[in-house]
Amino acid sequence: MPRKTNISPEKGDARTRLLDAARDVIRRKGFDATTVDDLCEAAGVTKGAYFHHFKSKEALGVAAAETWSEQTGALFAAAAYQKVERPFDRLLAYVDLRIALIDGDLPDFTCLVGTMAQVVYEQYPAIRDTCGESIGGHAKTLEAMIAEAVREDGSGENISPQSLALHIQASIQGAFVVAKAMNDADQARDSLAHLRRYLELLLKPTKETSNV
Amino acid sequence: MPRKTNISPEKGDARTRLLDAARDVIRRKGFDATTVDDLCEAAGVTKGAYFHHFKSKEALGVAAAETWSEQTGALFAAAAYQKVERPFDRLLAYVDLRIALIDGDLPDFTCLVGTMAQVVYEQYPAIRDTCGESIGGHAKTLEAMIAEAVREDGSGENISPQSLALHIQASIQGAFVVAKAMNDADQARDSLAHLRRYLELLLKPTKETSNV
DNA sequence: ACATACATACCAACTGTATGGTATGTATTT
DNA sequence: AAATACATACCATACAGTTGGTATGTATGT
Repeated sequence: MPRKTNISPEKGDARTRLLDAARDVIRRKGFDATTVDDLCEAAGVTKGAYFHHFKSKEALGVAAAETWSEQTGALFAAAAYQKVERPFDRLLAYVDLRIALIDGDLPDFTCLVGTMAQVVYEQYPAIRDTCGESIGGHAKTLEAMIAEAVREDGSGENISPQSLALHIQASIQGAFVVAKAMNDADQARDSLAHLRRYLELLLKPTKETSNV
Repeated sequence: MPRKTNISPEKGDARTRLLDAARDVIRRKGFDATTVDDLCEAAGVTKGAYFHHFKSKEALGVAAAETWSEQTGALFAAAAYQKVERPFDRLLAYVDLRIALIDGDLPDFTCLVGTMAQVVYEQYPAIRDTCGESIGGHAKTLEAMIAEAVREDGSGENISPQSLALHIQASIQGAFVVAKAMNDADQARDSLAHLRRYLELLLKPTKETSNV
């Protein structure tokens, strides 16, 4: 059925279900091993519905990465760490959230766009770029917080907030890769604990109160 | 072994050439998107030769990961950083080597087993395990060095050498993922600079001379 | 010394199936 | 009427793997 009170750009039901299926199946099998039929079956729709909503497999990959950005973006925007007042503590709370999110089956908490980025790199530049924007965009939400934490910090180290934000993302992605290779989620938690310590060592305010 | 009198150059070892091709092509396209025909073409052999040496595509994946371990193992075993006497400096020299190895085209310096681990996780457990052993085995070569560096360090922090060694590997893998997503090798170098700083902050010896 | 037997390394052509994608239809909403 | 949202049936191709072969080397018995 077409949209009832359709004002929003949100299309019908099949599209959403296909994107949900894409998020889940691609994280398990990877983009290349995930077939259109896999997605249709997981979403409970026919191929006709699939190609009505996505003109190709690549288009679905792009849409899945975009949806991932929106969903994770909403999750982090609404998360409790955002309300921690001190920037340094807020940053640590962010890492703590990332650690807490490591729960359950590996493919259920790993990053869709990180998983895709590796293999679409040369084959599907459009998907790769969307993955890059997803990671880069998320990193950007940390930059202001990092900049404040750097300013608050006693040491005069000149740390690039952008660089550190991306390093945090890289550490998280790497933790997922190693966890998958070792088939052990604890490995990811362990690795992020090191990331947390790095931030502490790097940015822990020397003076207790340091408001400019 | 027949084929002693090699008329055409490079002929005579289809297996080696297929494994070389696997290393190169899989890093570009990923394991799933790499077809047996791709490998045969890249190696300049026929499918008959392929299936003479590898009973399946999965078997080649395992062999490729094993060969990767051997080749990279030899590279690091022979590298100059091994001769740096002080453990802490040796560890930093290792990271510097990893940074120096980031050169040229992205798929040419990224890690075969890291790339494969993501997608073979559920589909080809044999390949995944070999990838895990490759990363774990390489990490293990750092453990003694880290343990010494920790002992040499002034602070009494109880750092697990195994945990730190794996975090180093995770950071490197993550740097590759983000570099691929952003299509920018500098991103990887930048991220490893943070890893280097973490090791400095964590392990820099407080006393100048500390030979037990 | 040489024939028989077998093993290795490779090749060209083929097969059944899975794949991404298309063509065409119908019901529902606007 | 026109657009949307699906569904059914189908297609050309690409895929991993198979078949059956050749050429060459080696081990052994006589």
